Amino acid sequence: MFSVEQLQAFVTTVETGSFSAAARQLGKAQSVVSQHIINLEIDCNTPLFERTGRYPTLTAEGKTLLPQSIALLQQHQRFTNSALGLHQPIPDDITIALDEGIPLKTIAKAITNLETKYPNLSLEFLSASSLDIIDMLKNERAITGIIFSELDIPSYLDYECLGAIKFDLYIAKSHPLANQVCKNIDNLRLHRQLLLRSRTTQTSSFQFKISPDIWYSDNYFVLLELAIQGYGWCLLPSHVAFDEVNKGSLIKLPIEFKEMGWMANIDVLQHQKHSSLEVFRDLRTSLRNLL
Amino acid sequence: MFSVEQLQAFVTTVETGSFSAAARQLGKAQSVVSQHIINLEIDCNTPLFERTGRYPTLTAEGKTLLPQSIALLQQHQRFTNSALGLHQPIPDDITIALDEGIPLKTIAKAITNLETKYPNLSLEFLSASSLDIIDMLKNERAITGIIFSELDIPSYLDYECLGAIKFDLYIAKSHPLANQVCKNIDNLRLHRQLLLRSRTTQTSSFQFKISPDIWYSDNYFVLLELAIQGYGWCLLPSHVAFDEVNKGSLIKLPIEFKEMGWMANIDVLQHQKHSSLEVFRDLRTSLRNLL
DNA sequence: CTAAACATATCGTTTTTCCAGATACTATCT
DNA sequence: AGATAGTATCTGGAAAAACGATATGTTTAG
Repeated sequence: MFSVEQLQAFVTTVETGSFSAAARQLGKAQSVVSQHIINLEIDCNTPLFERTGRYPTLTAEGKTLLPQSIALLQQHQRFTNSALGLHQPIPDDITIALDEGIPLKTIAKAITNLETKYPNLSLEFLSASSLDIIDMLKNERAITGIIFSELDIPSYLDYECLGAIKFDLYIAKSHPLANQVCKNIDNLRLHRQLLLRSRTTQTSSFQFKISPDIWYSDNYFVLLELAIQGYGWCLLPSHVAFDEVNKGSLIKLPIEFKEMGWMANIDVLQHQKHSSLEVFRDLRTSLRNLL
Repeated sequence: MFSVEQLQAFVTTVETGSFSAAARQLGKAQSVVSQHIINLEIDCNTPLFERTGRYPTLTAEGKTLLPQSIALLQQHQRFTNSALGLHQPIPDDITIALDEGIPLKTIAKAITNLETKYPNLSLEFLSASSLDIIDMLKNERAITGIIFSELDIPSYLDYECLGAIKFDLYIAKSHPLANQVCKNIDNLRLHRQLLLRSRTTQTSSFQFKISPDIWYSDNYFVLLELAIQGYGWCLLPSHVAFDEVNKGSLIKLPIEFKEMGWMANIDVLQHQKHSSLEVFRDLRTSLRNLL
C-alpha cells in the first residue's frame, strides 16, 4: 500500500528534477526521498526513473503514473481544504470579484434570491481581470470569483461552469465594414481589430487574434470607446455594447460564417476551503439557474 | 497528514455501521480502527462520529468529508489498478461485449481502423445486457464493454461517453395507433407498451414506463417480434427496426411531443487495469470518432 | 586529466509510529 | 439484571520512518 508521502516525493522529484532538490523542498533528508521512491517502485513493481545520468529521468511507466499521482495529491489537498473549512465561521460579508466582461445586472439578480434566506448578508462587488481575480481569491481579498473560463486554474480553487454568454462583432456606423455583409473571416483581416489583453499580456483562450493589425486594451469599455470612434472592429459581450447600439453609435456586424459563434463559458470560482459552506452552495445554485 | 488507512477506516466504518465491523472487514484489530478514526478526527480538528448510542453515527462534518474520502480512496484504487496494468502483456485477442441494442455494424467499422496498426489482433464480440456486461468485465471474460449509460458503474471501471443514438416508437401496421398522429403522450397510455427489462428486473434509466399495460422482454429482438405481431407499441433503436420498416411489417410512429426525443448515451467501459494501454486508447478513439 | 560540485544508494542508529491483545467501561436487548 | 456487542485506553513488542554519515557515480570547469 503506497502512501501519500511516497507520491509527494515522486511528484516533487519530477517537478524539481532531482531527489535532493525534492528533499530540500519537502524539508526532509535526501535519503528519505530516495527511500520513498524506491519503495514506491517496489509497490508498483516497476522503475519510475532512469538513473543513468546525474539527474533521474522518468521512465515510460513513470510518465503513465505521474498524472495519476498528481490527481491523487490534488484530491488530498482538496480533502485538507474541506477539513480546514469545516470550522470557518459563516461569513456575514461576501466579496464577489467579477470579470469586467460579465454582466453585473444578471449577477445582481441572483443575489435577491439569497437575501430572503440570509437577510444579514452584506455584499461587495469588485471588477477585475480574470488573472487578478484568481489572485484575489488566493489572498482572500475576494471569496467568490466569476470569470470567463481560463485554462489553468490553481488546484486549490474549485470551479463550476455557470453557462455561456454570446459575443458579437461591433463596429462604428461610419466604418467601411459597416455597409457590407461579412462573407468570410478574410474581410476582417483587412481592418484593425480591437482586442482584450490583461495587464500580464496573457490573452484569454477565446480571444482570437484575427487581423494582423491589432490594438489592445485590458478593459472592455475602452475597447467599446475605441470602436465607437471608428478605430476598428471588436468582439464584445452583447450586454457591453447594448446601450451604444441603441443610441446608434455602434452597429452589430452581421456575419455569415457562423461556425465561429463566439460563445464564452463563465465559471464561478471558490477556494476549496469555502466550497462546502451552505451559503456558497446556495449562491452557486442561484447563479447557475440564471444563466 | 492523514493517511489512506485512516480514510479507509473512516469509510468502512460508515459502510459497515461500527468500528468493530469495520475492523473485521479490514482484517485488523478493533483498537486499530478506533485509533485511526480518533487520529483522523484530530487531524481534521472535528469529531466525525457521534458516540452517544451503541453505534457511531456521522456528524454533520463527517457527512461533509465522507464524499471527499470516498473520492480519495477511489483515486487510490485507480492508481493501484494503473500500476497493476503497467506490466500486463499487450493482448492479442480482445473480447468486446456489446449491449444488444447497440449497432454492431457501426462498431465493426471502428475496428477496421485498428487493423492497420495492429495486424495480429484477433477480436471476439459478445452480445449481452448491460448488467451482464459489467459482470463480464469484472471477471475478465470481456475486456471492453459498450453499453447504454447506466447510473451505477463500479468504481474500478473507467468509462467514457461515445455519443448517443436515437430511439423511435415502432408499431405494427395493423395496430389502431398506426393510423393517427400521436398528439401527446396520453395516446400511448391507452395501448400496451413493450419494454426492455434485464433478467435482474432492473429497468434501465432511460426505459420509461408510460403505459399501465406493459409486457417485458430482456431482448430487443423479442420486442421487435412482438411489435410486428401487433401486441403493442415499442421504443427501439432505429437500427433494430430498420429492416422490418423497409419490409413494411412495422411503421415508425410519428410523434408530435418532441420534448422526449428519446436519445440514449452510449459508454465504453474498461477495467482501469487496461485503460492506459495504447491499443485500448486507440480503440476508444476510433469508437468516439464514429459516433 | 583532475578536482570540485552535485547526485544517489546504502548502512547503522535513534525515534516514532503501528498493531494486537487485554481490560474497563457503555449502550442495548431480553 | 445479565448477556451481548460495542468503544476507549493502556501496554509491550514489532515495524517502519527519519536522519546523518559514507561510499560511489556523473557532470562541469579549470
